[in-house]
Amino acid sequence: MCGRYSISKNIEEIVENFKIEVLKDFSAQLFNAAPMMKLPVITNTDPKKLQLFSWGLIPSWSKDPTIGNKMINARGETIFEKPSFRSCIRNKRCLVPADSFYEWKKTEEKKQPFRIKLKKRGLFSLAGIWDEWKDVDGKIKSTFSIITTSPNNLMSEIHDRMPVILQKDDEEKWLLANDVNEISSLITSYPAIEMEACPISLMVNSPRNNSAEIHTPLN
DNA sequence: CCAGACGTTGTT
DNA sequence: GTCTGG
DNA sequence: CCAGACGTTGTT
DNA sequence: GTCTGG
Repeated sequence: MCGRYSISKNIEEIVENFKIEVLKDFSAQLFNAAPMMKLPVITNTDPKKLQLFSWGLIPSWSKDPTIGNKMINARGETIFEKPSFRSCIRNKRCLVPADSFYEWKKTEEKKQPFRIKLKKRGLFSLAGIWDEWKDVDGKIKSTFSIITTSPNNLMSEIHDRMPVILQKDDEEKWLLANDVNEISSLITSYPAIEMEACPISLMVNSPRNNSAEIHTPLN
């Protein structure tokens, strides 16, 4: 599962990497991006802009917006079948910029958080879907969810799920694809050989902690 | 036909 | 909105 | 994901 | 235990 990640590069790096417009109201470094927070995404409908959407997908038809608390991930294996996701996966996909994500290895004795990043890419995209929900006053709430899949050899040591990470060349395809087979082919486990995992302190546990110190390797 | 659900992960 | 279950 | 709350009435 | 909030 992916329930926490970081997007801590400065805005100039993000703009350069994704070839997008500067978004003036986003400059924060997020070492501890958590569900319900407004986080930067790049949508298929507006691929030249960085927008801030809330993490936790609320389907457009939903009467109870708290459903978003549970929709932080979407299983890649069944995403075309689920009522909450099927329209999104066809028409509303997004890139979720990140520079690492966190998973907790749980044993009987303890929960050990790990930070996972890519060896050669500072910034990468998690595959996402998004939707827009209108409240009773007609106010639009834009939300997103991160797609998960089975773990690769590195991740299976820590956890039984991992987020879908897109190859650089696949980012544009993820936004533009309109063929189900093409979309499906992008929902894969990123190669373990290109990733590294490192234990970090329990500081990451509290979403209130948001400092560079979170990335410090243990020991 | 209408009513009701619509999700994931982890833990038991 | 759309699908499943009754 | 983890942390933290989890309740009402009446009074200021 | 379970839900909400970050």
